[in-house]
Amino acid sequence: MSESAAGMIRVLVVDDHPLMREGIAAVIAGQDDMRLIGEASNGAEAVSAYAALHPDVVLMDLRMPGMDGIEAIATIRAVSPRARIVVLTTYRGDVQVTRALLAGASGYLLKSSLRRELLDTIRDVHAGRRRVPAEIAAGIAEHLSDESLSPREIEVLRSVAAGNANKRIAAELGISEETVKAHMKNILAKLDARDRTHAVTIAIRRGIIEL
Amino acid sequence: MSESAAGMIRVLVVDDHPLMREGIAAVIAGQDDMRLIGEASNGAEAVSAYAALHPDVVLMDLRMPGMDGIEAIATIRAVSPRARIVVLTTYRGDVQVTRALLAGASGYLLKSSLRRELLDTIRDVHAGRRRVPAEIAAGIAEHLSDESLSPREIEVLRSVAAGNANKRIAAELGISEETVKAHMKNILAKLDARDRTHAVTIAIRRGIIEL
DNA sequence: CGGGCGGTAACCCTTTCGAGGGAGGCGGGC
DNA sequence: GCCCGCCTCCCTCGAAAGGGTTACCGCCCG
Repeated sequence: MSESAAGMIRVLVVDDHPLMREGIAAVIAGQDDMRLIGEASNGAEAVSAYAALHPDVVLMDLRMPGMDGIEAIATIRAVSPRARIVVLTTYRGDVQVTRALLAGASGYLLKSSLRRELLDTIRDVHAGRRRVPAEIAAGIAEHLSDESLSPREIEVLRSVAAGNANKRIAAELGISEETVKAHMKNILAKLDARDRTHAVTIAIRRGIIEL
Repeated sequence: MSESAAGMIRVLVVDDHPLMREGIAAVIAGQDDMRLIGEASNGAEAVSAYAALHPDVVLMDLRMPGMDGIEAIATIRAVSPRARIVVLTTYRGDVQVTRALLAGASGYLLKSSLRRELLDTIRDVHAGRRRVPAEIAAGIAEHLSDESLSPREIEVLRSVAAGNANKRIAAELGISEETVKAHMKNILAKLDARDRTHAVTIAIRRGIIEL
């Protein structure tokens, strides 16, 4: 086990699923130009692991308990703007991916990817190329234009998803019911939803709110 | 690489994520009492792989494109009632798990499980023990009693999730709006939901309807 | 500095929900 | 046979939802 051989791509993997980490580790272990130097199972661990190890490439899952991937990416990039981070996600068409790329991720990878794609992406990103499939890039442009809800609207929608009536949401947020209705109107228009229930299912599908 | 050594637990892994399969393969490869003899990436492949290989234990993901895990479990068990199948799932508290166990699965494993738990479960199930965590068993009893929706109610709820009003649902299903309302009343009562939106989020969380 | 956007709020009006009831047919289980 | 769950349908009625419109404030960006 040589300590940091020259030319080796040093990889840090961050995922809350041990078996997934194991799979990635196994794939990387079979390559002679890269090496897994660390693992983390949530955002906070990822940040400190990055600080301690300074890996060449980070593979980062988005949905994790505690600090999530987006926050971790933003934190890492704030300290080390040159950090190369590849986003790992289960769902195709997740707006979280958009946020991750805006937060500074250089690549994107579905968890359903093949071994080959994983390796290619690691090498490409390490070489300084951004690796974002065309389908995703298109999705980003689309979502950024008209489908982004304001923070307040997201708050309202989250409360709607919890089964709260406008009156109750108004009390919760300390605003009038009329204002909640105004927000709802905007939400329905932005998401092109038929009613509040539809808005919630669309938002969940897009990753705007969690379940 | 010895061909079917005596006492070896022969394992088939079914999952649509190649990296997850890789992880499981890596974990099993490190054990001297078990061996991975095959992989499949969906239900249909799982059924034919089972028929061809007759593994001792099957690790089966539930959410897969094409034929899903539940169907595959039922099909395999219909032909080979002694098949030992362990369900792999990402989500805690998924009613799909209940269905899988009813379809004949012997064990249940979260994808966030540790290597140790994976191995213990494979060995236990191979030894003929059922491996269902107490939390899950309790959840099953709970869900089976009062929270199971009738087929018609699920149809209605699915349409509600798509953003349809009662009138439209009535037209879709060829029944009167009054009947849709009656179904909604039952749904709200069974799921203990505050309104239709809440009912939908609860049902998604429980795996009663998909997104 | 004007215009756009987010957040707040109010009005009117129609439609839809959902909580009460009740009620009949139909199937399976005790 | 009887009861129970499922599916169907009916009535009433108050409360919510949501469409339309208008308006003010603060902020940032061009």
